[in-house]
Amino acid sequence: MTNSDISSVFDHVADLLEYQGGNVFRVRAYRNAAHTISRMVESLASVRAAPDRKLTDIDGIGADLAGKIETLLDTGRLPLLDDLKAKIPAVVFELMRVPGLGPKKVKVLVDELRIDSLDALEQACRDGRVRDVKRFGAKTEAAILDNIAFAKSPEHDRLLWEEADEIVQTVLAWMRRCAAVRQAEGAGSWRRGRETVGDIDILVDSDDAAAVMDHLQAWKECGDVLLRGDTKTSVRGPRGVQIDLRVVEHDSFGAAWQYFTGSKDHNVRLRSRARDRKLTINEYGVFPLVLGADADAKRVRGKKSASRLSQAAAIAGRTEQDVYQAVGLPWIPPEIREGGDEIALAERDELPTLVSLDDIRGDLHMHTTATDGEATLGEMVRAAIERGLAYIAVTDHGQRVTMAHGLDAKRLRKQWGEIDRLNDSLAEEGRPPIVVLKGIEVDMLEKGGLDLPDDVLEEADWVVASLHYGQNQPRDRITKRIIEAIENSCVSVIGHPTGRLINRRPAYEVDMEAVIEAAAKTGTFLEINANPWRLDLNVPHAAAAKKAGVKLVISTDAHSTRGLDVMRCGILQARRAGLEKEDIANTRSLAQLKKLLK
DNA sequence: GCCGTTTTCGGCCCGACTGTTTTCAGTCG
Repeated sequence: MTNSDISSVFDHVADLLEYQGGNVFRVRAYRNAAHTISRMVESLASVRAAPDRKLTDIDGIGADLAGKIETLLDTGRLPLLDDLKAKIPAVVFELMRVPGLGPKKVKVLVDELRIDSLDALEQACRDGRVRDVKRFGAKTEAAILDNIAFAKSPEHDRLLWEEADEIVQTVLAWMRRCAAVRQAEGAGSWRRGRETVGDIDILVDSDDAAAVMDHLQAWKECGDVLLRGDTKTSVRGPRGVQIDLRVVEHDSFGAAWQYFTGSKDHNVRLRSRARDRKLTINEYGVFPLVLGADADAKRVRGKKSASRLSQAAAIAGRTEQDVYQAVGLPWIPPEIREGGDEIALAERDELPTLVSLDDIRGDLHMHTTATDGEATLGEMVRAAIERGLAYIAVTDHGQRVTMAHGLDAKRLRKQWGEIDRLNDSLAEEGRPPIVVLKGIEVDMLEKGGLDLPDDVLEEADWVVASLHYGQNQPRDRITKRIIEAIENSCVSVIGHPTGRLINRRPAYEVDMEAVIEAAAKTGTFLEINANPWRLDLNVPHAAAAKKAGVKLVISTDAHSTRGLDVMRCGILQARRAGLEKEDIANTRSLAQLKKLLK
């Protein structure tokens, strides 16, 4: 079993225990373990096999869970999960995906109304049977009906980061036009640069929350108001996305931004650390933990006085830096606030200096009208110069990609002739603004080998090898095709190494550990394809590649001049993987890049 | 179920909002 198999077993157990109403901390232990395992670079099997290490060395894995991991590795099954599954109907997971329905409410619906499908729930709502269940009512029934309809609509996929970014920028610009707004910032998974964004979180600094919330509702793109309280409101925005707006006062802005950015796991760990230091963190600030304060807080829960009372004694809150500093840490970049090892790294002052867009000097994967690009060679070069790049590689498709009118040797050499002339003319007046590399994106063929012969590829400055066909082949075949390309001395980099398309197509079956090992051994680069649909390598793979000493390249795979702008998406992906400038080959000057080539 | 420069037992992050309640449970992030 792989780490991700074991992680999903633990997640599943957590779901089932939660449904049963089991100990919440036991549920959390399973969830923590699942989360930790899913982020691990090393396989659990190899940790177990290593003579000097134990499974219990892993944070959040104790004797019990270590035993369960061993059972899973040995047998592929977990008796606990089998038992739970036998007791709990499968429909509960479908029902729990309806917003507003958690384990407790689903349990009541299943037990009292014998609901056995989403359709049955919908019918029960229409029949007015749900409102008669204890602690349900007409409003809850109507909300369930609305949410079922919403969940069924095809548009309800999480947005790609880039799509979310467009909405975030628009809504921030609108909110900043409000006179009552001192500051407005985006938070949540958008700020953490996640591949996809579920809903959009906006934080505002203001003394007049009502005016700020009114302003959001006056936005022309604002749809239904889902909820509205004194300081918080949720509305539907463009494309049906939920926008959560939270308003706080000036002195709490940093604490609220930290809290609202998450992730949940990061915040749990940070707040746990605060407790160890006799402090407590909430979205209003950092406060001394007073004996008996918990009981007091519970008594006044739901009343606004709770936050006001504690606010008087805040020792931090205005900026995020203050909040982290109050618990003895440097500021942690949002992209790595995922509840992994970032707090431990921060404590040891070993946080990576994450790569940034300004570090990028070249773009090594793009297409032109010679194959399936929208812009000509000249237009792409001009666009690259405008973006301040020092070099690019033009990498149109090889001949196997017939759909894109892929290049055979003759047409490729013709393009390279154009590139030579272009470079010459750019060099005529002293220092050229950009150098254009003669490249190609060759295909790794179904039967093995590449779609252009080595004697042609040897003339190229830069060769991207990608796999577009035969994606359904078994794992060992695909792995072999890729490793064969890696071992070819002409191949510079493997393009979009796993082939996944977010929300559309899973990765093909490939042994990435073997691919990374081969890349490390031969000095072949691996690509982080910055296309927002791809972001391939993913974060765990990119982190594993770094750990193995593989150099990575962030490339746009642009098919138009505008396509060059997705570099920032690739940067976010690299940052989330903890990558630094030195890990990325195209942060080098061209001369240094050439030295790195095998 | 995990964990320990106060602890091997007794804690475990924290608060807003809603709906259905006469005081709070459930859900969400």
